[in-house]
Amino acid sequence: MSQPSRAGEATLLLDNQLCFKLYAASRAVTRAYKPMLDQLGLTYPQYLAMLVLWEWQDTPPAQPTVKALGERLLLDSGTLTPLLKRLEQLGLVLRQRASHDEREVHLGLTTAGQALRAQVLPLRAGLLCDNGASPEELETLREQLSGLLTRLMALP
Amino acid sequence: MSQPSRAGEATLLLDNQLCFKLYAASRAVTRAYKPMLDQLGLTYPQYLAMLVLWEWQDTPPAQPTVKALGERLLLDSGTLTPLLKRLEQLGLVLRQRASHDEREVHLGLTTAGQALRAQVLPLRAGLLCDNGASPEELETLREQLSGLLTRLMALP
DNA sequence: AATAATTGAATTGTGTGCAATTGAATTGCT
DNA sequence: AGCAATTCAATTGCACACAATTCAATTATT
Repeated sequence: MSQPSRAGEATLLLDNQLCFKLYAASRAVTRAYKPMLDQLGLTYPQYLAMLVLWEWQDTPPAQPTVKALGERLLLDSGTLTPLLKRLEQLGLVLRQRASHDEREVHLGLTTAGQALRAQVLPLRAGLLCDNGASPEELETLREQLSGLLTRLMALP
Repeated sequence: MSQPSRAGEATLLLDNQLCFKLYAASRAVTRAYKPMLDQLGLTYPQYLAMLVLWEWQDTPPAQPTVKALGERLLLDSGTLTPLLKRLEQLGLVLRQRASHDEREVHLGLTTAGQALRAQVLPLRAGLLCDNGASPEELETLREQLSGLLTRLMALP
C-alpha cells in the first residue's frame, strides 16, 4: 500500500480511466489522419461529413438534409452549419432549401466533391487505423466501441 | 453486389470506420460525464486536469509544471493555459512562476481544489464508464485502447 | 380557420484542440 | 564570456462541440 489510501482512490488515477484513454486515443487518431487530410484540404470532421455524403450518393436519400447528416454523425446544427458552409466555400458541397419544406436544407456534392472521393482510397493506404495493427484486433476494438457507443446513446 | 462496386469502396463506409466510432464514443463519454461534472462545475478536460493534480498531491512532483501536466494529458500549452486560468478563477488551482526558472509555471491546488476531490467518488457511482457494462469488457477495451494509443503516439 | 405545439436551421456564447508565432529565460558550445 | 540553440509558456487564429436561444415553417388540435 502506498500513500493514497482513501477508499476507491485507485479508480481516480488517470491511467485507470477508460474515459481518458478514449479521449486521448480519439485525438491521436485525428492526428494520425492529419497528413492525409492535409492532402485533401479537409479537417477530420469535414472528412467524416464527406464520407457520409459520398455514401449517400449511391444509396437514397442522395440529397440528405442537415438533420439526417447530423443523426449519422451524432452532431447538431450548431456544429454542422458552419462546417457545411466551409465545405460549400471549398466548392465541394451544395446547400439548398427544400421547396416543399423551407425549413430543410438539402445537401449535395459538386463535381469536385464527387471527384475528391477517388483521392481518398490511395491516401488511406498508409494509415495505422487501417493496417498498422492486426486486423482482428482492430475489428474487436471496433465492435467493442460499437457496443459502448450503443449503451452510451441509450442513457437518459 | 450493389451499386457501389469500385474497389475498396466498403472500407469507406462510415460504419466500418474505427476512427469514427472512436470519435463518436469519445464524445458520448464526455456527454455521459456531463451531469456529474455540472455538479462539480467543471468541464470534461478540466476534470481530467484536476484528476492529474489530485494524483500528484500524493506522489511527487506535488507542484507539476504546465509542461508536465501537458505530457500527462497529451495536450499543449495552447489548450492548457486558458483552461488552467479558468480553474484558477474558479478558485481551484494556483499558478505561479518558478523562481529558479522563470519560464516554468508550477501548478498547485487551493483548499477548495483539494476539497473538491471528495465530491467526485460518490458522484462517479452512476456512470456507465465505471459499472454500466461488464467490468471485464471495459477492462479489455481499456487495454486495447492503450495499445492503440501507444502505437499512434509512436508514429512520425 | 385560428391557435398551439413541433420541427429544422441558424445563431450566439463558452470552452476546448492545435498549429504557428512570439518572447523571455536557460543551456550548450566554443 | 559570448553567442547560438533550445525550452517553456503565452498568444493568436481557426475550426470544432455543444447548450441555449431564435426564427420561420409546418403540423396538429380544436
